[in-house]
Amino acid sequence: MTDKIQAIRGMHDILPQQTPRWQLVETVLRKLMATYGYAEIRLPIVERTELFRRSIGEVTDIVEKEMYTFDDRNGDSLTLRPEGTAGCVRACLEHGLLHNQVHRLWYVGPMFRHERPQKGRYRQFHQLGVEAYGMPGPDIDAELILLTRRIWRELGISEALELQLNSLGSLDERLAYRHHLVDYFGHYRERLDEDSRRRLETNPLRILDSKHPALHEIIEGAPVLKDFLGEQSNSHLQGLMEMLDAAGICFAVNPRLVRGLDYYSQTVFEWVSPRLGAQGTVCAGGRYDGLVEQLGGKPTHAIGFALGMERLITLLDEETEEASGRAHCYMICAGARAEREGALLAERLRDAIPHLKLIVNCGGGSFKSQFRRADKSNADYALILGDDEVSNQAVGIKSLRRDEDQVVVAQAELVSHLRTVLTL
RNA sequence: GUGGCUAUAGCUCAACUGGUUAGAGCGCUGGUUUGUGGUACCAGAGGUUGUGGGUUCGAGCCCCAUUAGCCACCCCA
Repeated sequence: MTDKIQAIRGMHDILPQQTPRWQLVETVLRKLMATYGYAEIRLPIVERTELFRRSIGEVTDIVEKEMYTFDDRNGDSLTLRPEGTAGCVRACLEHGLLHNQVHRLWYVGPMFRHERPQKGRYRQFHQLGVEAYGMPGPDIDAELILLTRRIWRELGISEALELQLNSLGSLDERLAYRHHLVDYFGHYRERLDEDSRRRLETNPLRILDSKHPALHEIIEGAPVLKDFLGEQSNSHLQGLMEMLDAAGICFAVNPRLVRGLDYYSQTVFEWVSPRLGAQGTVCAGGRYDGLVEQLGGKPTHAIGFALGMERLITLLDEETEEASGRAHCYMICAGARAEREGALLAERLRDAIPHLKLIVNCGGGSFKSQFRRADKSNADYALILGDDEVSNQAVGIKSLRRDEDQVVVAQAELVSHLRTVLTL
């Protein structure tokens, strides 16, 4: 017991009871990505540390204290990816996908951040990432949001999610605003809490988001980003809102919506669920027109979002019944001869009926206990193989779910019989 | 990283203010029926009470440490 090995804190096993939900979500996502013309890209889980430092931002929490970083044997500093966009841009640059081209890409997989675990927040978690390159928007901005809405619809959780929207403006506009904000909050330095004083240096826009009650009044009087947006930024946002209106999407403009990663600009959005407690953001993203250039490419329009799979699946747990992947048949083999012949018969059935889901009893047991297992397996039919059946080259077939008579079928006719009753 | 709550069988939970061999339901295995599941009945297996120390005649219960989970902050998907 003392040397019991357990999973790393914040990294969880996804057990068989949960995997059908994951598969359902993955199937829906895969299908919808294809219908919008997005192509899958598969990326390494480890990248050079430098990539994340340069893209996410040196002073962000992620880079400062949340990355799993280690030295490779040759001395390179590597990092388990804390998010997907940086690696995606790196791959596109490396393979020349961004030379005046348009790309719609997606990926799923684990991300790693060393945070204090909590519901909806894990050290290894999974994201769907969607990225679109080469399009200035706001049409593509709207497309991504429409795509996410369709995901919620398809999964039956539309009611659980609310869309928030904001514009961070261009880099210049945001920098100008940032200066004014630092100025403003600087006057109230004494009244700021410790966190906010720190953020004054690192990410002053974050102060606007503070939940500290004493700051409410100060925040109310703070300069508003919207006033710093130029005509281009304003019309971009305006255009997006018009498209969302036309598509019947409800949203709230949240002037305090600020994304945590440095590379965002212009459109940012977030789908939030009030049911998930403090970690309510299920899906969030925005435009990052400057990042490609920042990583050594030509200036390239880009926008993307990330969707937290665990959070999405938590919502699903509350909304939907479990879809169990039940077997068609459970083969009961009583006696040594039946066990030998049963295994071979099962293989012949699998050859003949590729979609057949068939469980063969292993580990012996009385007829009674084997029937119990057959029932527990949720299979529709029990295939019964005992001494009598083996001697007669036959199989007993009993429905476990419907009130049908048990029949005995010659093994030679078993395939066609099963095809008929199972409609395969 | 900060603060608070929690940890007993595979799961959900009991065990009065510290007092005999830590119980129940579900699940699992076997049986009632030596070839028939689901309902019923009977029996069995399964615990160093998260881990390590301490206090005490005696600790599941009190104290300390540690690990993990939950909640909030922070952060974010």
